[in-house]
Amino acid sequence: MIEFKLDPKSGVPYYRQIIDQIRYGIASGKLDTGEQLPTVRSLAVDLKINLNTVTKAYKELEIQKVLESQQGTGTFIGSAKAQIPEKEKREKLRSICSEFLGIAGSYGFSAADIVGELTRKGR
Amino acid sequence: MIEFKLDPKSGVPYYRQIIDQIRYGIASGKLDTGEQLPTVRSLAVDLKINLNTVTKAYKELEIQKVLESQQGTGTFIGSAKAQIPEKEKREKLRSICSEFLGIAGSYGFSAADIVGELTRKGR
DNA sequence: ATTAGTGTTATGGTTATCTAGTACACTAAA
DNA sequence: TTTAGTGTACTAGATAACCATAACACTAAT
Repeated sequence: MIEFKLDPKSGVPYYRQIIDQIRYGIASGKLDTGEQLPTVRSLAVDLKINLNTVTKAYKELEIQKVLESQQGTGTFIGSAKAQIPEKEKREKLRSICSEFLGIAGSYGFSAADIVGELTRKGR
Repeated sequence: MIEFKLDPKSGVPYYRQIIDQIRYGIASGKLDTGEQLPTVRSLAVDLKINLNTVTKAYKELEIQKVLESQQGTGTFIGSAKAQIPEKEKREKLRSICSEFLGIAGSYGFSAADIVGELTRKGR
């Protein structure tokens, strides 16, 4: 089961973050065709956001054939494999890193500090 | 001189993207203390956005002592660096790295991906 | 048939973002 | 002094995002 995380400080709308994470989850193999997603209600409670926000995310992905919703049953990963272009992935990574480095920088940390901390964890 | 780029599809507010890029520029050493930034008007024209949006970004950074604005002259990189006790700093670094890894991970990015991006030269 | 759990739809309201437009205040150079 | 260029301040409006709340429609198990 995929684990969702929202970052309220990022400026990215919640429904967009949910969409992103599902798409990336499929692309990275963490989510597989036919797998059931959390129900709109449970995810809303989990993330402490409104039901409509989750619904909006799911609905948009259903329009894009990424998800398949069955009223009364649940929402599932569709058969259309979401292929995220390498370019888009790199932009996303860059955007996330840019935001992160900005935050870290405001605390006086350099890129080297962060790399040091991250590689320490990798050991 | 720093080169700004806005991504309208990212969902991140323009003023936030500008803030991020300035912070990023400082943290990565691309921007140095005392350096003049583009004028609010020229940057607005450059990025094809409204004057107020640029102003909002600059103003917020000025409040945080990252920038210094002089009416009639221009806006410059400030000298103030965040002063935080060493112990608190280390804990902070660990905590923000951990939080960031979680978010990046939910997008399918690994610590190695991030390190790769952060250690990239140029750009 | 009933019930619990699911997705769907709708109304109304608040806040944030961005825009357009206008005007004012200050600085440096001609 | 005048002018061009700078930051600053304000009003007003459009749109998007989010929330609270409520209701409706369908499915599967009992």
